[in-house]
Amino acid sequence: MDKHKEAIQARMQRERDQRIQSIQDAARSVFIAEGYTKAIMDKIALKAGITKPTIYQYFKTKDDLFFTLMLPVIEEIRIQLSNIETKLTAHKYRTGKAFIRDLFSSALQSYELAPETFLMIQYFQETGLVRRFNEHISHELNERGRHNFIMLRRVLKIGMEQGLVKRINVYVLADVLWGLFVGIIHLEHIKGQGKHPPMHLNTTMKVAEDLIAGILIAGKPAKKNDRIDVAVNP
Amino acid sequence: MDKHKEAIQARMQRERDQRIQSIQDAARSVFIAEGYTKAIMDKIALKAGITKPTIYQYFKTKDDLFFTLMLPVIEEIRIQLSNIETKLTAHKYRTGKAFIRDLFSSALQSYELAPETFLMIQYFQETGLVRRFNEHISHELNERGRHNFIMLRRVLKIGMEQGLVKRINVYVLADVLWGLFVGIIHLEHIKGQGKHPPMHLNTTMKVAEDLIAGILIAGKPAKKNDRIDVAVNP
DNA sequence: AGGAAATTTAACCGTCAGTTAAAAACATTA
DNA sequence: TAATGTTTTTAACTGACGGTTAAATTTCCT
Repeated sequence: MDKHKEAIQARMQRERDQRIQSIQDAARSVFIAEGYTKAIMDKIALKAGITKPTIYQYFKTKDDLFFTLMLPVIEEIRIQLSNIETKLTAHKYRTGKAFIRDLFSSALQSYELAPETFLMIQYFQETGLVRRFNEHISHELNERGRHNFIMLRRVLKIGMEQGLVKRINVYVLADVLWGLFVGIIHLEHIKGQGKHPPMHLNTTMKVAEDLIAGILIAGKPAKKNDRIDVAVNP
Repeated sequence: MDKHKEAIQARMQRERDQRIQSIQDAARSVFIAEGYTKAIMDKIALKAGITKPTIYQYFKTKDDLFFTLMLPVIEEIRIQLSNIETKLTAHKYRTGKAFIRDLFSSALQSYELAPETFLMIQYFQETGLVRRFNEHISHELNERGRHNFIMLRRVLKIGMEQGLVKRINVYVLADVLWGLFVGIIHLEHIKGQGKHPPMHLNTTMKVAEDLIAGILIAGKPAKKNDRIDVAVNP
């Protein structure tokens, strides 16, 4: 009669997952509506149709609950980059333009998976000007962020080796690209006053993409920064 | 005997200003050291050598105190842009490169005036994911931010009209430039783990500057985005 | 029906922003 | 120097909120 027990266990697990899911859904909507500090745990519980102590049965702290909302976004970035890397190693890109377009569109896709959460990650990765997460959570965040960064650099390096884009110091280029991308998203988000999607995000991002493409593809003579594999950034 | 009274009034005003200054100094250091939420008003008071109620005699709320720390930074940005505009109208720029270099260096200077505060502004201008300021404060922030943006666009437009840089939609270009700048600063700040200045900020920013210069100056044929005066962004 | 698990209820603790009222310190004027 | 007015301190309080606890209640399984 193991079958029976297993079935019950499975159902219980399903229910637990559902509850976690409903708490996260409620939390996300309250965080977005109220901001982190004004997102009151009792309100999240109310919205999830349960009581506060129940939340604390599934999540250790408010920070912890918040953290679980950020993970899927970081994971999405990883997946998107991984897809590009796969295409690269299969020599699917015939032009640098296509390569760069994929970089930008994959970044946009990560953002669109959960726009507000995407933005939150940027804040909360910061040195702690706003809040300090507990050690474990900020470590986890940093690790995953670092991992994605390494991946982006690897992808850029392969693109260079395949002659898709010009050879530039990958460490710096990765920073510039990511900075440009996140910076524009933030800006359009502010100016869009919370509307989704921000009105001019795509237009602006397209221009940025063209700029980067223009620089990375046009055959301007190599300059002093056009080195690769120089360990400048950590 | 008005003189006497006036002198006394002046001294009292000086003392009041000094006290405000010392509160702000204490607040800044505690905000930077602890983060906004963990910056406790009693601690700020202690550091300023006074007691909490005294702070509340000079500042209405914690938000208000924080807000006064951001103002000088926003003002610095305005001044820097205003300087560039002056140089432009006096036809002091002979090359686009010099113009762009000034844009970047003035932005960097605004950052360096008070790095942490500069970063805070970006967070707190956001839609309120982290905190919601009261109506008055967020309105004030938005107004001043908008004003600086208009100024940046005007500066860019003049630069285009003088043939220093290529003609591109100024609304979009301003977004890209500012996004790029702030994005890189944030990124290097995160990676620099709070060290000042962030190790690679200047290197990365120099590359960004070269990228932008390359695109805005090199004589690539005009493309569909190369319009000016098209009211795309607010 | 009996029993184990999770949930609710309802209260509580600690911390912190912000307030209050009275005492103390200080400066001003006469 | 005494009286007066202003500012600061003291010390306690309020109210909101994160987080906890323990007992009562529900739910679901056997």
